[in-house]
Amino acid sequence: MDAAALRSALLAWYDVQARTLPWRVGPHERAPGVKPDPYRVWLSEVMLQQTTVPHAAPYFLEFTHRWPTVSDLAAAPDAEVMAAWAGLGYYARARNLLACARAVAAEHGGVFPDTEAGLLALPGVGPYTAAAVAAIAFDRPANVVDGNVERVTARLFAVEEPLPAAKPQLKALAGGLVRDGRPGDWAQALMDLGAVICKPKTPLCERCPVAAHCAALRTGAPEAYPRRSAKARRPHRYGIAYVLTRGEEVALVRRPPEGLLGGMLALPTSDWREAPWSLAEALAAAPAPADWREVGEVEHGFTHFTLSLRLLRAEGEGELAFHPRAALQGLPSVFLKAARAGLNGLI
DNA sequence: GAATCGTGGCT
DNA sequence: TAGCCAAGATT
Repeated sequence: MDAAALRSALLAWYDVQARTLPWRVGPHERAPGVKPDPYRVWLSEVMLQQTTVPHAAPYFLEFTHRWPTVSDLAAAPDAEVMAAWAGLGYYARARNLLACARAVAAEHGGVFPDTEAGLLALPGVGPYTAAAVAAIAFDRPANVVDGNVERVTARLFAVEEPLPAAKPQLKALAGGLVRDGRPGDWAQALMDLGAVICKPKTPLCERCPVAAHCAALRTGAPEAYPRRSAKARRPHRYGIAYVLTRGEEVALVRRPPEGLLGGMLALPTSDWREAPWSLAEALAAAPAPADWREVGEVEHGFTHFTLSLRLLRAEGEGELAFHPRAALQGLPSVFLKAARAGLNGLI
């Protein structure tokens, strides 16, 4: 492995092919020494955890418009931030985002730590995000390893060990390519390469700037890397969601602060269990006595199970908090989907 | 190490 | 259609 030639080829490609993204310094402002705002780097990295660029981008624009600095975000009410995050998923990120912003504001004078170790101590900032912010915002030669870097590295070195067991080996191999020069560009070049060229299913090796250095390409089946262990099948669960309206308003509940969809505004629901619910059971579990009618069902896939949610609707009162329909925009997608279906009276 | 934790686009 | 997958962190 000629690390110097590989680095030179990839950085040259990045200089020309870098994607223009909302959290990056614009192409006309790019120059040695010009670094992006750490707040924007951190915010983008948290939003991008397990999330695609097209999905995260509009949220980034909305957040930076509403809360231009980390201190602005730290001062925002929980409910506003959680509602603004709705639809982005992995809601622990939003809770940790606020905790982190408040820690930076209260304990660091509104200034992000400029070392990997300092960043790693913040809520919601793990090994990847600490390394990414240190490299991109603070020019630290950190080893930034995400799913892209794992895939690119597994292919460059034709690593036979399957994921996730291969993670330490891949991280060590990736670390062997990090240098003091242009650490932020290096990290982003690897990730851009993974996203645009070295794609999971169909790598575009004929357009790859480092094909000459790729051991997986020489095997004839680069798409077979990284190897992966077989995954467990997702179980199915069943639940009831209750759409209780009072005129133009809808009853909503705040979910407990931990666990699935924690801290988010939601429709009242039954438990989600492995056996389907009978109508009698569904009525017995209702959050308020009312003339409940079954009006539909929605399917929703979570990371580790799929959910069938039967929809019961009624008009009436109850010891519940009623919200205008506009508040539905602040619900997680599963409940927005269920509420729309229930209110439209599908079936 | 293994589980938990969302969503939407792609194949 | 039904998985597969994405700039992971936390417990």
